[in-house]
Amino acid sequence: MPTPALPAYEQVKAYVKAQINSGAWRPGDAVPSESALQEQFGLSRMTVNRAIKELAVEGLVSRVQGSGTVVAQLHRISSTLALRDIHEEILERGHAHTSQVLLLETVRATAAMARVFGLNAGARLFHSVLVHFENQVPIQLEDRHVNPASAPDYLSANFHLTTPTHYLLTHAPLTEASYSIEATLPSLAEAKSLSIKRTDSCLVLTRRTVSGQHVASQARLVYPGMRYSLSGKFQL
Amino acid sequence: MPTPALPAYEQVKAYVKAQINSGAWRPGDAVPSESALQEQFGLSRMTVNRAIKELAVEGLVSRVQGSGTVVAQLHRISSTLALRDIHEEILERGHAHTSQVLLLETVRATAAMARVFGLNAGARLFHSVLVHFENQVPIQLEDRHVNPASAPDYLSANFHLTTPTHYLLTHAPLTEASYSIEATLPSLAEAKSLSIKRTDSCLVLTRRTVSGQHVASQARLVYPGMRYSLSGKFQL
DNA sequence: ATTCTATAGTTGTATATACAACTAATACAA
DNA sequence: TTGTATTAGTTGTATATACAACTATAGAAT
Repeated sequence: MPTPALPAYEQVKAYVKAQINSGAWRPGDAVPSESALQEQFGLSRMTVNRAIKELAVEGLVSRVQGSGTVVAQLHRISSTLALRDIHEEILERGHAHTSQVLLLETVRATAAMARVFGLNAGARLFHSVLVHFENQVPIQLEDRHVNPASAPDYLSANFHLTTPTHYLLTHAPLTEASYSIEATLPSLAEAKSLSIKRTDSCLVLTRRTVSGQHVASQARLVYPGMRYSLSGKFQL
Repeated sequence: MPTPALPAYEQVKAYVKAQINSGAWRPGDAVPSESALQEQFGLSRMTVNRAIKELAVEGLVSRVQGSGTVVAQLHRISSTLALRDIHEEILERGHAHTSQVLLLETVRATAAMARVFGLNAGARLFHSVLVHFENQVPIQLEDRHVNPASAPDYLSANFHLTTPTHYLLTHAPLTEASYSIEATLPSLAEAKSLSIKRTDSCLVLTRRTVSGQHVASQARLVYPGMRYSLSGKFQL
């Protein structure tokens, strides 16, 4: 059985992609108008519109109402970087995930931490520190502060059965998240928990999540550099 | 003048987002069918379809033909990480960009490098090493190998006027790119070029680009950890 | 020269309709 | 109990049409 024919709008997308891909249409060049493509392919305008609109969403072309469509400047290639629950990520690799709770406590916010959460210095915060293992090898240190307003029962969660990430996602609906990635050497305690040397570089991913009006949580995730890498892909 | 009314499809999107945002609809819950929303809002099905389809593209809901639409599991939220030309990135921060060419030569591919490019060991490759400065501070070491088949005139480019990234984007239309990010300590030569200590961790971004059938280029981009971080944001 | 105005061309939104493709449940038959 | 059609309900694709919103240009008026 042959491959079923592509939907018409996919054929239009493929055509435009091929032109860009081959270099025939260069960044900045005009893409034929919807009515031109409509004639060329013998389709309705709505179908052509769908095709080009999707290409615009994908970032391959850029459109201006009233003016037209041009091939996008591709020098700001963006790729999606998935930030996932460590538990699922490890399971998907077919490995075993376990974790160890090092700390689970209530603390008073430092001035810096209070600023992050939009609270007063000295406000109560929950604090947890866990180490996550992939096949018995420590792969992530998770140092997290949680806003009690967003997850009042955080301290009584059973982190042998669930991860803090998962607990928060199910108990505090997510509205916004931001992260930054940098490279540093671990602190003495971090190196010890991850069973690495203090001179082994680590990827540090700092993630902040917002739920409703509150900053719900800030996590500092430390990965041993030699055991972990983030990767992604962009495809035209 | 009041804010102009949102398009109808945006109102539907906002409604669904609000339900998810407030926690009223939890991950896995069913989203009303298109015909139900059509009645509820008094719109045509195509308009409702557009709204929900866009939410699916954004990853907030997931749809199965014949079955229905459910609120997506949000623990695999992915954020876009933009990998941009260092030149533009620095200019956008309002700073001055300069660069220094350390090497620009033809080399014979090692076995590992040949595998990357899908060539035979010993094949000719172009090799360039540059240091990029932001306001006279070294911020990126760029060690790049280029496939002569994709950019035969690479060696005669003037990298005082353009960056290798920009040169390749304009001379070898891009079809695919992949990258990985890790943390390591710099080599002696890298530390020297970046004016950092060998014990200062670095973010290493390895990026490979494909143009047409060929692997066009592989770049190893080394950033001093204390001077650079990648960041991104996700918003519901 | 400058400014205004009309216009053709483009993309954006919305509707009504139709059929295709798929899923899950139901009813029925073996 | 098991397997097989049928069917209602859902999303996917495609069309024809209409008007709104916006842009750039050409021409007219000043």
